[in-house]
Amino acid sequence: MHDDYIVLIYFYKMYGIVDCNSFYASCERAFRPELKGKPIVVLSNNDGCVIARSSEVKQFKDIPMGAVAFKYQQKFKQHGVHVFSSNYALYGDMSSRVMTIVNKYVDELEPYSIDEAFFKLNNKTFEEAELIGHKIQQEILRQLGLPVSVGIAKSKALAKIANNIVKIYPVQTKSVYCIGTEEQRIKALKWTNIGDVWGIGRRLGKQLQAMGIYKAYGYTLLTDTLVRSRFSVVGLRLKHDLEGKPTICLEKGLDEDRKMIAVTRSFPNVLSDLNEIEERIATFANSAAEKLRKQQGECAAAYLFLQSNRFGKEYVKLGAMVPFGFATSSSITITKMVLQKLREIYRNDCSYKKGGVVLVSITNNTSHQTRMFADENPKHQLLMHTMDALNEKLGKGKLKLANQDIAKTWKMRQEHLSPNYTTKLSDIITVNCR
DNA sequence: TCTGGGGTCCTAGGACCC
DNA sequence: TCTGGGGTCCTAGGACCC
Repeated sequence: MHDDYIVLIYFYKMYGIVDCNSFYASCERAFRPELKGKPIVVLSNNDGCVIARSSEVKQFKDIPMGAVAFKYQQKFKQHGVHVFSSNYALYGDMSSRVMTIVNKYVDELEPYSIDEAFFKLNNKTFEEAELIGHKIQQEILRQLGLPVSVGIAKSKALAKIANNIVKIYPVQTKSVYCIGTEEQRIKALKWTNIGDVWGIGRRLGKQLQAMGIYKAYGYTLLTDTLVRSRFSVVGLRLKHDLEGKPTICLEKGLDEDRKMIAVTRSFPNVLSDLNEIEERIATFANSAAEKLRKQQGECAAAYLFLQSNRFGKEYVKLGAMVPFGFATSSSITITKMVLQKLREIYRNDCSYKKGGVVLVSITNNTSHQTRMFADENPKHQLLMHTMDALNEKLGKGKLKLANQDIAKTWKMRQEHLSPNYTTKLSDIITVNCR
């Protein structure tokens, strides 16, 4: 007999996720170093409710996510919380910088939301993967000042769980955790509450608990047939993913063309005057059409809606589909059709708190169908092109349609807005090196 | 005075067709 | 009692995500 050893090294395709901790709050802090260790919240549009909390705020336990700002003024004061209005120009720019860094280290990237991205690593050992995770984490912290958590495993759903483990044990994991072995997988699944599994929301969580399943592990013990029949193919894919058989694939992510484009807003005050509402809806329609043209799209219909205050006595919801009869991307056509429908459904016996325009039936304009009866002036395309180019050059909203808010009377409530440190020349920070 | 916004996918069921 | 069968396309609504 020879004394030969066979050394087995496993190379896997691995999935990971990078998730920025308290992203909006961290972006604000990145440019205000004196806020290190201080509690921060970021508010939604119109300074309505809390949509991001720094870890310090989470520890207070008495300012929940979604807390209505005006009801929590006292609590903010009591804890010395620093309050910010949301600054999407800043967060969007920081997000793309994060994506750029992650992309340097991985084989495939799927930006999943503004503050997180899935990635794939081909033919790596778990040790190598973990090392890459640390490099990503360290570079983002050093270059952007943003703390992130990295989870790595054999599937997306498991990577999400690894990420949750980092969130709970940031120090022990040094911000990166890898579910590598089968023992680690089972331990992690037994630790994870069923409702915390990616893809199991409130409804399904309740159903599963009623079946006596409280942990992710219990879900993986159900039979495929049962899962398929009760939770559809979506539930089945999730089960396989949790078993370590990667089933939920990486997608192209945010770069992909939207299948639906929505622009909806709550109004700072209720509106009941048709003229005012027309102006709002026209602005929404125009901005949706702008997004549509950005992705070289056309749409054949829109959905229009108006809602009264949903916390009021009588909650009124009006809505209607607006079929165009052909595909278009012209702001003029879309706005005209939507406003026409608005006048049909508008009721003057109530006041509205929120409205929106959703573009649907979106196709790519390369496959444009020539139509028998042209309902649109062919000059629109050229005009839109020019309008977009000018707005790009001069700044957003410089050129508007005549039915939009020319006098700029309408304004979002943003009492705690931070400067656009990274996207506006006049807001760039000056550093005194003396 | 005040309560966010924007997406995806799947299924069931109806309309319609041969 | 019972009414053909099989297919496609579309839409509304429900579930989920951040």
